[in-house]
Amino acid sequence: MKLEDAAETLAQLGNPTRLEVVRYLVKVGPSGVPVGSIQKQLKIPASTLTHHLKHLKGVGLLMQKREKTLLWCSINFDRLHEVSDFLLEECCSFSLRESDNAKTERDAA
Amino acid sequence: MKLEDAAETLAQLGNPTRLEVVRYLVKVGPSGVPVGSIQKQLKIPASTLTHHLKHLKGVGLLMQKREKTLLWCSINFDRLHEVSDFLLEECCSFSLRESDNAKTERDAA
DNA sequence: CTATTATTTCGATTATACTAGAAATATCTA
DNA sequence: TAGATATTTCTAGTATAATCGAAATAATAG
Repeated sequence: MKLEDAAETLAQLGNPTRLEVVRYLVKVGPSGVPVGSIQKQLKIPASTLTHHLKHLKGVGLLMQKREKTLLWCSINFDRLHEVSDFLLEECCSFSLRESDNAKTERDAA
Repeated sequence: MKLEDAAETLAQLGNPTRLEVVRYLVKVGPSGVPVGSIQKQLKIPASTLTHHLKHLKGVGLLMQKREKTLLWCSINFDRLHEVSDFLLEECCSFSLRESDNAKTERDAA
């Protein structure tokens, strides 16, 4: 994952309203929920919600499919993993080996 | 970790310049580097860098300690884990079963 | 004290994001 | 066609963030 993409994705996750939506979608699971359910459940005005869903979709965190009048939304777990992996990319090796020990004798390329 | 805090932290990580700094600090490891080294290495104007470091410190991602004229910066790995954990909080159980994504992730041993 | 290096504050510019009501559109049912 | 429900577009007010040069401060060495 490129740094620019990771930053953009993290930025989208960095809005409280959107993060709440993401958390809800994660909780709901792969089957997803219609837009209106999110709206009622989290009490977000419809136009505001649409706005945020567009953002989430834009960075690939949200998947949508129409079924009659309902637009079903579900989280893209792969994408979520990608971004969290980016954060931990090289840090685990450090945090797992007791920190504060002198040097950086390692370079990952 | 509270949602509000997670969102704020993610928002700070969501800026390309700051994410670059974070990635650099992760690479450098627990011993850290002085502000000036980050500045030269990543070619970020001093005042811009100070601005961003303040943000990172504000959400607890950055630790600093003075030593003579140098201000050493290091990443707070725990904090980084917290936020990535927040993202994956409940999603792993889903992504590992029902959805057709998700390869089994490797473990850092 | 003076010079040197390191970092921060100030100030100004510029750009972008959040929010949500009202109106419009879309999709179905009877 | 009319009527109900679902979602989006339009619009606009408000707020916050990114950037960086120049000047200011801090810490030290000579």
